[in-house]
Amino acid sequence: MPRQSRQDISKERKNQILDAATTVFAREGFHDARMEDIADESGLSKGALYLYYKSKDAIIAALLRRLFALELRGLRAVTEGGGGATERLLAMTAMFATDFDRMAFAMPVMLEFSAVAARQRSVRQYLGESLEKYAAVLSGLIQDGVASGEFRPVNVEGVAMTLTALGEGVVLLWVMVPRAMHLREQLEAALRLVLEGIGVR
Amino acid sequence: MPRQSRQDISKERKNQILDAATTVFAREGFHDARMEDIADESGLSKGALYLYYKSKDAIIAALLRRLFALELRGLRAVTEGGGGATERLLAMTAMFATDFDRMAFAMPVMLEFSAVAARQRSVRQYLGESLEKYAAVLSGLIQDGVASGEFRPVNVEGVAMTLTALGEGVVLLWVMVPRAMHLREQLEAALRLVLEGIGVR
Amino acid sequence: MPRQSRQDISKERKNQILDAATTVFAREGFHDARMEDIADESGLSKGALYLYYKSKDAIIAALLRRLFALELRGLRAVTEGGGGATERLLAMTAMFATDFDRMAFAMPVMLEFSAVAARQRSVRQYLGESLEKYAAVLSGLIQDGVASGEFRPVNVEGVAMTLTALGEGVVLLWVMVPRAMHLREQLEAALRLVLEGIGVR
Amino acid sequence: MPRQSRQDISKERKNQILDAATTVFAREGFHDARMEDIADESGLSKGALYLYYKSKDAIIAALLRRLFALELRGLRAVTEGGGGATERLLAMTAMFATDFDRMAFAMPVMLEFSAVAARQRSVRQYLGESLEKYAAVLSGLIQDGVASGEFRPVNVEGVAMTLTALGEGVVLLWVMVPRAMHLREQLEAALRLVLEGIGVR
DNA sequence: AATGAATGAGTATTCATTCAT
DNA sequence: CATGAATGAATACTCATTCAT
Repeated sequence: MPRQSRQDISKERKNQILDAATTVFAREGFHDARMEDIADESGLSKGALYLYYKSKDAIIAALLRRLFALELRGLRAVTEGGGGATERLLAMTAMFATDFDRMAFAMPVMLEFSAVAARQRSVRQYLGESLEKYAAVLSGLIQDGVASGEFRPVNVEGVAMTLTALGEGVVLLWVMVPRAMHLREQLEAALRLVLEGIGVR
Repeated sequence: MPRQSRQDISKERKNQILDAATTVFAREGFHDARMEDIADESGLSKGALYLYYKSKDAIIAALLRRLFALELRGLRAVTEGGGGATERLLAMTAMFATDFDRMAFAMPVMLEFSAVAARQRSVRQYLGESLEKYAAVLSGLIQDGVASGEFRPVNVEGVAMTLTALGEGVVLLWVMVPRAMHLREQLEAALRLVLEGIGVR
Repeated sequence: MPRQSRQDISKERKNQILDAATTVFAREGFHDARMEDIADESGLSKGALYLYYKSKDAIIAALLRRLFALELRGLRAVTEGGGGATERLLAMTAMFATDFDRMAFAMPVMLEFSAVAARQRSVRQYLGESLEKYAAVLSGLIQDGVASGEFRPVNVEGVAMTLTALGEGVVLLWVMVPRAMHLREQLEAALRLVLEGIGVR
Repeated sequence: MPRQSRQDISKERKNQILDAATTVFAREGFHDARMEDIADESGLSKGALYLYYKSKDAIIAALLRRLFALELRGLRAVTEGGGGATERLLAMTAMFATDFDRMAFAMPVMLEFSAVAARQRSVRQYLGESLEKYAAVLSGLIQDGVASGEFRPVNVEGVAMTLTALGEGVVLLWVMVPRAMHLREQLEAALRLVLEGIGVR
């Protein structure tokens, strides 16, 4: 029976900390969250946090990476799936909706990262790249659709940007007006609207 | 020549303070901005801030109201303008783009409000209502288009929501990836895509 | 009809201020009372206070003098009254009780001066002298009583001190346990007890 | 040899803080004393104060309790002592004098509590109860004296109040006119005067 | 004389971080 | 590795005082 290596324990502790940090940050915001809150939530001691992360900022930075790395997985899986472009876009949207539903509790943290991004180049760059990866995946799918004759010969990059924006925007509305919005339905409706626009008549 | 009344001075000071606060909050974020920074930026003294606002939070609350009240003006003007629905949607988009271009420096503050909204009911409610007003204006325009036969008989509310999301999303992308985005062009392209989707063939 | 001289107005204003200060200090204490509170209570403006007193401390100092000067009047009147020593002591006690009853609202201020006296030589000296004046008046009366054979040949100074302490102590108890104490009755009872002790049998 | 338990350390720290607070409050008064002064005086850091007391007010409240709890010890011990009522009253007075001599440095703080009591019900209540306990002890002793025929059948409660007031008053005079007063002698002289008054002839 | 807007020194409190155990 | 007591830098806010009007 293999024991946990030092590495494994460290990794486990770090995840424990980031999980706790997500919960606390979502509730209190980056600043109002106290290291002690994170310690309590994680079941570790205040001192222990510093064994795994150099500072509060280091936790935030690590969380940024973990949070926005996760989301890409779904996209990648879909890209490699079969079916027509429309079908794959719909599947991607469904996955997107599922991911965000699961991550709903972390939305305040994601939005706070957006806010920080607006004033810190490094964070902005990181998030910008993340968005561009999304857009790139979408570009690929749309390009496929154009190539296969499913879609009209549109400005592929532009449409990809529009769809990316749409995704972000719908999520934002979902957070802001949760009662009036079904994330999945709204996302699919929005996508279909655009598909109508780019579809062959 | 009438001198400034007490009222006028108070109003002027409050605007002075909110202007300074916007600049400082955009640079430092709500928390890291110090009252002294706002005082310096406004040309007033620290104590004077408290003559006009009870606390830092009161400044933030006043800023919330001022920031999101401004944006509605453009929309209202357009609603009452003449022309077809498509034409008016395009005009509205142009105005939207102009407003945001002018308010570019305040974008970090607006995004921070979004982040706060995600964890504070009162702010969320306020922003949610603001978004719903946008959506309502859009609903009206789309309804007009459907009535006039310009658009197909679509789910008016749904399309309005989609357009609202699109606007928010494009702005978000614009902030995150400013180099790759021309706000005005991207907004118009996105709108046209949807118009294609709902247009009569 | 004689107009008020500049002097009179100034004196009137100063009394207005000290009256207001007494009320406010009694309610809030020297420190928590704000100059603005005193201004409001006096019906003057904040700036006006500074026309008549150089500072908050100057108001407190003036109040100290006015407050402890007042109390001596009664004593003096009695000293010069007729009757035996016992009779005059009883009369003095009655007057003392009347004075304090009238000044009840100012008791918190008087006690605060005692507290300040305990750590500030100048105030301590002032109050000490005030107490010694009381004691001196009492000494005179007791001496009279001894001379007239009303009292036994006691340590006049010591008895005067005891009576002074008794007065102060009864007032203190009266403030602390107002329900259980009738100032006048308690004072008289205490005095009679001592008179028993020093009286000729 | 058992080490200090967490409890012990906490208790020690709290005493450390109250000791320092007493010294600093006596010198500066409650308001002018800065938390930093107390920290310096206690040898702890400013932050440490807050580990043991929630606020400056909490320190003051704790000090109130400690200061006026201490005084009762002597009284209780005497009550249970043997001897006649006169003898025990004299012993009690001696102990009272000794206690106050030892606590001389804290007198300004005690007087400040009296001043606060005059305007704050909660403090007034606490001090009032403390005084009533003194008076109750005295009542017991006097009652004993009356029962044993040592004293005349006097108004026991009234005499107890008088003696309590006498104690308070003598202490007040002692603070105000320290040079002219020997606390112990003056207290004993005052007590003897009253004893003469209530004694059987 | 009078006003009250403006100033800015002063301080209680919080909390990220350290480190002795 | 782990703990949590201790530290002290940082800052919102108050209010006595000033002074232009």
